[in-house]
Amino acid sequence: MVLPERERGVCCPPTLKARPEKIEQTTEILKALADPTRLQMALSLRDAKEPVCICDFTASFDISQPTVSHHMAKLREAGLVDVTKRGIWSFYRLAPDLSPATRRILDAIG
Amino acid sequence: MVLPERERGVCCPPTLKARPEKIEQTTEILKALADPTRLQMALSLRDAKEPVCICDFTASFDISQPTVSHHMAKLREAGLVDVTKRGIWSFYRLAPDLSPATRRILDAIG
DNA sequence: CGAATCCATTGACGTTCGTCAATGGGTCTG
DNA sequence: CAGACCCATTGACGAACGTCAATGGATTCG
Repeated sequence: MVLPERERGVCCPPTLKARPEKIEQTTEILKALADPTRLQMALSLRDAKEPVCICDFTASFDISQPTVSHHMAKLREAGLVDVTKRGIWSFYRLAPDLSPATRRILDAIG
Repeated sequence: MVLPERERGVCCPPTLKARPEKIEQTTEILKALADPTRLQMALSLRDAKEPVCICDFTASFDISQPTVSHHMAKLREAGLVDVTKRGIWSFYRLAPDLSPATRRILDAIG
């Protein structure tokens, strides 16, 4: 490892490559995924062949039904997921129009 | 989109593919990256040829020096980053022993 | 219609987070 | 040694988060 030479009182200019707007967008995606329950939900939907009913998640996880609903809402607000209702059921799937950047992150996990 | 048939009062079994332990680890990485400042820091270090001095980040971001230090400590606690001190300076780099899974996530961003 | 099922929303509570000002330890220079 | 510089830690504060109980809307079955 080669450490750069430094001079006291002189710090290097910013050189931030990524646009702030892009950083903010990516952060939103990461925040949505940075919870064990939501991460498992997102990965389940990523790998599912068909849309998945909320009731199955409610049965799978050890948390209350409102909390499951709350987490799924967060994934929806982040644009990761969308809903289709049929009768009394709500079916979720990965959003079909995910940006390539978001898709790349999802595919990099697990 | 094909919605599955359902029967009232019957929910499907868990079928959670990922090990809970793995989910927890991944969540820690995502939490560490799920902040604009830390994400920018991590990406800067990922793309840097040499270790980067903290003072450069302090000069780049619009936050106080203790806050910069605090964020870098979070990246360190997550195992994403390590420090080398020389004189009055602290140089950070991406941890050289990052797991392939973590590396894949980092490379998928930006 | 009445009961049961599914699910989202609301309100509340404790915890974690991001931020700063203040402080102190280390290191170098004059 | 005295002062300047770099940086981590501490303590404090408001904001956001994860969780649940309670509620209510919507739909279906008997």
